[in-house]
Amino acid sequence: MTFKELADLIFPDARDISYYEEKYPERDLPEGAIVTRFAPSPTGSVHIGALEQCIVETALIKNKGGVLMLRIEDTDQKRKVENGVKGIIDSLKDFDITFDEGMTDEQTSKGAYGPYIQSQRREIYQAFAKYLISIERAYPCFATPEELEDLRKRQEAQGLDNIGYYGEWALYRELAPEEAAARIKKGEPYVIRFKSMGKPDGRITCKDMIKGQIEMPQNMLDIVIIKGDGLPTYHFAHAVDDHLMRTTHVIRSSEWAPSLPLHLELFKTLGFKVPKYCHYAPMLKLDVKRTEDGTPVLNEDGSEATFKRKISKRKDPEAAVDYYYKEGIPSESVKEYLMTIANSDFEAWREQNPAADLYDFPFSLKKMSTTEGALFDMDKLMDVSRNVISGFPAEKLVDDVSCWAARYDETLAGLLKDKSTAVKFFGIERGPEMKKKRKDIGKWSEVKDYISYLYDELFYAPGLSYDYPENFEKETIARLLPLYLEKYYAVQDDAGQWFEKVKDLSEEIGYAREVKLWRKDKEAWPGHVGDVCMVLRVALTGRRNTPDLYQIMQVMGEKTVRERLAKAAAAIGR
RNA sequence: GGCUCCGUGGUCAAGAGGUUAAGACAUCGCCCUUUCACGGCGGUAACACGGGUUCAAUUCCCGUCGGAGUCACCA
Repeated sequence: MTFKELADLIFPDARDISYYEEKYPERDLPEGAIVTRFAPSPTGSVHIGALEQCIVETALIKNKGGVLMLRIEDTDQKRKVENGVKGIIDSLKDFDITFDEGMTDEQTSKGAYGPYIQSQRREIYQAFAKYLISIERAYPCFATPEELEDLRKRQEAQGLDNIGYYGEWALYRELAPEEAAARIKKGEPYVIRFKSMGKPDGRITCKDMIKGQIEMPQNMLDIVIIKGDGLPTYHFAHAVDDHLMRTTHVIRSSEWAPSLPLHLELFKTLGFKVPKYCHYAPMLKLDVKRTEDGTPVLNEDGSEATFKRKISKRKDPEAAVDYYYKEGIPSESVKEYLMTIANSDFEAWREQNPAADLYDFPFSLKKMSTTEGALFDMDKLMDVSRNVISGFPAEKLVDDVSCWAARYDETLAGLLKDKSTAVKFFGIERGPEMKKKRKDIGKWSEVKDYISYLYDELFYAPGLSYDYPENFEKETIARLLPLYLEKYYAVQDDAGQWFEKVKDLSEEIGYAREVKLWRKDKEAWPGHVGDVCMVLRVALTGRRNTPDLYQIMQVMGEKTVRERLAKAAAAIGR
């Protein structure tokens, strides 16, 4: 029996590979165009590192032209999640990531190089597996999990460096076709393994677009290419899909770098042209070292010992991009932060081009970091976000917050229904035209606390207390507040008039009308106009820190101002 | 343990055989200011260690140490 016949027995219905070569021809694209893909498992959520990859890919496509595909890698049925594809598409849409080709929903897709979901490409993989068997570069393997386990133990006992299924250890590598056929006919379960021709001392080299020249040992392992369920493993699917989809750039996390020798051998023996590989560093997170029972390990100085590790969706909520959405961190902020991680000169560019589209930035793979990976830095993200938000027109800010609040904060959503008040309030020292912008909001979940005092229902909450400055007697405040209302307060005043009147008030109650005057002779007055402002601020807002008081009073309106000052005055007596 | 990659302030990072070793975040101080925020000015803080090569090394080479990734019918 020949291997060709064995191949026919295993995959009787598989087509000749030439069929697929013709069906998926080279793409007719301009020189230098990039064809790349995002290829997640349908788990429903997107990892922050994967988002970074999508941003990098989008930047590349926008810069150089080309195609970005969404391919779903669902060969592991255990990973599958209900509506997982849709979840991924929707998550990415929040960040304005869209695809030229690939899946558009659970079952639908667009593009001429599909199917774009691996479970529907079964016959394609089988055709190429059949081809490999027929040329004696793949074979059925009947090893049981126990046999494999036993194999590994024996290798470990011998102290071997190379553990795995290869060479002499590959139990079924040299099995005669007749024997294999007989076992298959008996119904024995099996997988298809690749027959590697790698040499123990052989080396491979490859140019990575990010890491540069890489040299590694050749692959020796006879890895599984078709699993017991008939679906391919990642490695085989990667070779077949990226060839047939005519991918030019494989952009992936550097956790894949170790399997590069395998992939190169696969491409070579299948006669495929090797794509350009781009391995980027994964995002890391600082974790606390723990002993086996979970207690933190301490350093000599008593602080907790830490270590870096890959940020993981299972352990870290911030690993999934939905987290940022829920926290109310604008997608613009996240994108800017990730772009900064990807190309560190992005920040400088952004300073020069504050209004430009993110993808106008001259992104380059070569500028990506080759180090072990960046620690995720929430402080930095918040700084980026405050900058981004400070440039939002008040109208957009209110719209975005409202949209977020509708889902995550009912109270806040209710407050913002009065849109004109909110727009006026957020317009204070903010907006694209302002030179010096307020940078005090980093995420929408901070907003309620930020604006709560504007609204009576939150302002007059139990526990409201007035924390007046220390250099005022109770009696002075009790006199000041009504005096201001009766003699000085007038809604129609402009900012200048308003402040002059507060100065007059200060003088009348015996405080310095200018801070500078007071500084020159601190004994002459108990305080100054700034302190008087503070009394008004506390009486009106219940807090010591707010944006410009005059403008806040304008937003509140006369009725509220009078009511609050009167109530504050009344509260003093008690 | 094998293999691969990587070690520049607390974090992210530029950088080049000769530099006062950028910048951003964080942190501290001062100024501006009715508070906060913004803005301005300034401070603390780094080339892991040991050998080479060289007139000169943080930069090139080797070693040590440290970190990360990976070694599945998961991707």
